[in-house]
Amino acid sequence: MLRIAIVDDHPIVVKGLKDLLEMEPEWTVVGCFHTGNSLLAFMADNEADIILLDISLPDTSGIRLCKEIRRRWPDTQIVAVSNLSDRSIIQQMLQQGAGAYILKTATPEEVTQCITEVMGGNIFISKEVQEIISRPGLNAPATIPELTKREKQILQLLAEGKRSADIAAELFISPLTVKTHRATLLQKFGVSNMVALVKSARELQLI
Amino acid sequence: MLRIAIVDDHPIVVKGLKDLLEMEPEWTVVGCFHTGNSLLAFMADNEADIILLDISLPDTSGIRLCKEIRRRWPDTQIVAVSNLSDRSIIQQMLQQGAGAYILKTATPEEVTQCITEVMGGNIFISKEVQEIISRPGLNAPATIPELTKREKQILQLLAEGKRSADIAAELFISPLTVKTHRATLLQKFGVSNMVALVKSARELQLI
DNA sequence: GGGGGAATACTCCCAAGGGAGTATTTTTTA
DNA sequence: TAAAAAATACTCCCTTGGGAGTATTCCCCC
Repeated sequence: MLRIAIVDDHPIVVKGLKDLLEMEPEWTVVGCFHTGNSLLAFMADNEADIILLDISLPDTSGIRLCKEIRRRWPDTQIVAVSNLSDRSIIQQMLQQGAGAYILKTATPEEVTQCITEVMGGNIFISKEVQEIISRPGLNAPATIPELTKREKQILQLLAEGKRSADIAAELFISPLTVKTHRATLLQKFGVSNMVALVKSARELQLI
Repeated sequence: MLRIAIVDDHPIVVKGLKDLLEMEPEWTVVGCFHTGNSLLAFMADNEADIILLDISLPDTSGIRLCKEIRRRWPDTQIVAVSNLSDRSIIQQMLQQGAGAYILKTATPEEVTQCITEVMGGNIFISKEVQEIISRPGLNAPATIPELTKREKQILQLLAEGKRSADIAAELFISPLTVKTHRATLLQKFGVSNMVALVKSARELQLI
């Protein structure tokens, strides 16, 4: 019997997936959760072979959760479910050890096929997703810039449309320091103005 | 018998909703669609009492579709389903005649309750949504700025992180003209820099 | 306890953005 | 067809942003 857990904050989606998966005689849904933490609590004293994981959860990022699961239960396979078709996110998930990435627009057939493939040890990438990741140099950056705490903080404020002076006042630092951080951010992202920076950061899910 | 149609581009969500709704003996799902156009085609020679409408569809905006349905079939009630919790979107949908607005995170109970209320002639707004719209002056603007064709076009390019000079070259106009449009955009949105402009435009779903 | 990254702060210089106003041509619409 | 709206282009002036480089202090980790 294949034990499947579902993590998604949309009850309707969970219901749809559960009904679908339990139509297979050899599959059973052992738990449904709408937060990452409740899944972790469940996993503490239960087991699952496959976790269907929505990467846009309210409490913790799907990427972090994926990493955590791989670390603690390396035998459990992860299927990332998402409506995000950003290249970088997909790459990050697969890097973190997800065995599959499917979009929420997937058909029921794709979902079952996906699980079958993943249990067979294969990595399943749906057609739509494949198209996105094999489209080279469109969203470009590929490497995700590593930001310090302060940089993330300032990026956040910049994304809210605040000017350097406002940010300086808010953080009790000199406007010139903000300017420095701003310059490093531009450099790290390889862009040349704030709008492009915020756009890039959004795409990489850093804000 | 209450005839319900579902429009959503996520097959899993559709399946979940359909199963849920058909548990009520007096309700029947007469059609499921994943594009706005296929719904319109169906409505041309069929009838429905209620349409569950996902506002983020691939082919047409939910707001436009809602308007169209209200115009052509004024007796059909519309329930807007969305994962967007932006105030302006909700207001726009309700203005366009949607009888209800629920988030995709709604529980099955909320969905059935919602349909019951709407058929009784009431406007149903779920608790979560209510909180958002009654939170005054947080996302502020309230009035959605009206933009000309050219302004939308330039807003789009600005949102991509391009500078005035690039845009001017792309549209074969003077950089000074771009500057003028840029200034009117700032004025119309009541903001003072590009990042804030793009942020505001995103929230109002204008890009 | 010393090395190294992070955070702070500054310099100079120039390009771009932003505020306010005016004016002409084109297109749309009443 | 005449009036209104939109698109084009410019003026002047000042602020902010962006590029490049340097330097000091702080703090975390080995």
